[in-house]
Amino acid sequence: MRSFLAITKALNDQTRLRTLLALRGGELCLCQLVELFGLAPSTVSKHVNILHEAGLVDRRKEGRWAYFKLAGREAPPAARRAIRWITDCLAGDAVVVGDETKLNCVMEQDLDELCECYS
Amino acid sequence: MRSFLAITKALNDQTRLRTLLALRGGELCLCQLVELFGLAPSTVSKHVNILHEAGLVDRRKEGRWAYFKLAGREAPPAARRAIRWITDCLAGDAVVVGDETKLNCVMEQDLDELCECYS
DNA sequence: GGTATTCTTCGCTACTTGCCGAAGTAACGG
DNA sequence: CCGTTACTTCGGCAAGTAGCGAAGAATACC
Repeated sequence: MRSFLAITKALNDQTRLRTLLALRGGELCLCQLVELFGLAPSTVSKHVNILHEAGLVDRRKEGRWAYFKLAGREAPPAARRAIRWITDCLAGDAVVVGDETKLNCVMEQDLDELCECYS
Repeated sequence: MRSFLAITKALNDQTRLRTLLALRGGELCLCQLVELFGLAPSTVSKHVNILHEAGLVDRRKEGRWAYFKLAGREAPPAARRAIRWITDCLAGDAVVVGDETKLNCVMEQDLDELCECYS
């Protein structure tokens, strides 16, 4: 019950739902999510940490960068079903579609340039 | 997105999850849920109202009693999938199994006797 | 009508959460 | 080393939420 509540808690926030949808296309680094959402890095870091604790997102460190992606096969079934549920239900949502568009622009930028902007 | 967030918000509480699981067996009246959870009637009423607003639970008034049950076929697909997801994942949970046991005792009692206890 | 009963709504309190900026880590580059 | 960069953690503030009891609304029973 506790681990399941961690999942529902993680899903109970628009930014975290948008994060999961944004990660459909593959892994992203924190600064890309910061750019996408226009939030403070500390805020986004907290959000992805909650998603990670719930088992919905895997994290990977490479040098200074932290990459996040949707949980893979080894994730608990409840988490994987949650991911399928929300990606199916929100696939055509206006906010999500807007994020896709903006994410395409963000992905075109070099990581170094991107990160210099917000500090 | 807003209606979907109403669902995830509704799921983000242990009592509401337990309510949904308890309603698997059919509709229940508020005083039965009050007895099951040991919470104040006002608190339980608020919880089922949140579930109802999210489209997860249908309500029915009959005389002085209010009956609640899981949303039926006319419910939005996102809600129905949510119900399937949580009932599948929590079916064997310790808290849920305990609720089942207690609910069996509660169901044996007459509604009139039950309600007199808490007022 | 008048009373009792069931549920809902309304204040209220205590706790949680999202947000930010500041400070702290860890890693690359000179 | 030492500064810069990318991220995380901490402290604080505003907003939201679960809990209760009291009051209100609606229905049944005398």
